[in-house]
Amino acid sequence: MREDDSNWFSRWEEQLPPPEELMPLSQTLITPDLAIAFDIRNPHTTNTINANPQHQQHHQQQQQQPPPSSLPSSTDFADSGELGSGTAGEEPARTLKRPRLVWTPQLHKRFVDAVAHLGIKNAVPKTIMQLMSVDGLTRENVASHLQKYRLYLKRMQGISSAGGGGSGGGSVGVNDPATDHLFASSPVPPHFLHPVARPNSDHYMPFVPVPAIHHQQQLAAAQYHRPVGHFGSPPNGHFDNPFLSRQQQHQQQHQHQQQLHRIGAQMHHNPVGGYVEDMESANASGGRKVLTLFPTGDD
DNA sequence: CTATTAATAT
DNA sequence: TATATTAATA
Repeated sequence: MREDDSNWFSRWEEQLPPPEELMPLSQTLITPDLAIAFDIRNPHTTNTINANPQHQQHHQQQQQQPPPSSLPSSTDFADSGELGSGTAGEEPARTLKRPRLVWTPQLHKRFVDAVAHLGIKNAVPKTIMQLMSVDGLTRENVASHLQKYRLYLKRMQGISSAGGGGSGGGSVGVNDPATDHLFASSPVPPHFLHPVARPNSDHYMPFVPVPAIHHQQQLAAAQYHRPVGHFGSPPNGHFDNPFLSRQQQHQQQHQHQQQLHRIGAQMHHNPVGGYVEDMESANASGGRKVLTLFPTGDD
């Protein structure tokens, strides 16, 4: 149980899910064929289901923004919602509701890491969202989660000075799993718990926006012909894990209809992952469309 | 406009 | 339940 308080960030990188492990909002569990069949956006443009109903503010960068890199940075483009592909989705692309976001432990971990690196001061929904670079995440998603997360921290401050250790069967104790089992799965940086302002430097790591992934394109190729699933070696081994990340999303190609993917969320087995998760019991209403950012998994 | 928060809705 | 949405406020 000896761990330096300065230990948690020594490994934050390692704990971040490698890009290969992340899954874009657009193709969670659908097989590539299915995705294509439904014309669910081409990953060529990493832009994803950002079909924001109405507002979609833009052109307002005050904080750091991901550099356009080598892309022509077309700024933004209003996707002409060209509907017409009958198949079931003919509703006005505006006013579309996206499925509820499921905060998997990994996604939450990215969230926590982002907050940790931003520092409490800068950890506001917009910046967190940007830092997380998770495609499909909206500011409201983060805001909602942040609200709950702050309440969780508050609750915990009063109980114990060291709390976060609950992950995976260590010391569970102070709080009921029923109340917040998600938050307990992720290590909470010490600074969160005490208001000790870090006036001088709040951020530590220079932040590496998702290491690896050197070649910027091949995104599309990767998804159909997945070379091979490395590092996992799942016995079954026929799963693709494309990439994720919003990163450089600007890169328009053709305007196609924006298809929100509704995912039935039928996961069978987790090839490499740790724990298999069963929803269904959580769905009292039966069939609810749920967005799974990336596969559930624990460290 | 964005952030925060409480209340409410699904 | 967990997450979304709304309204009031800063």
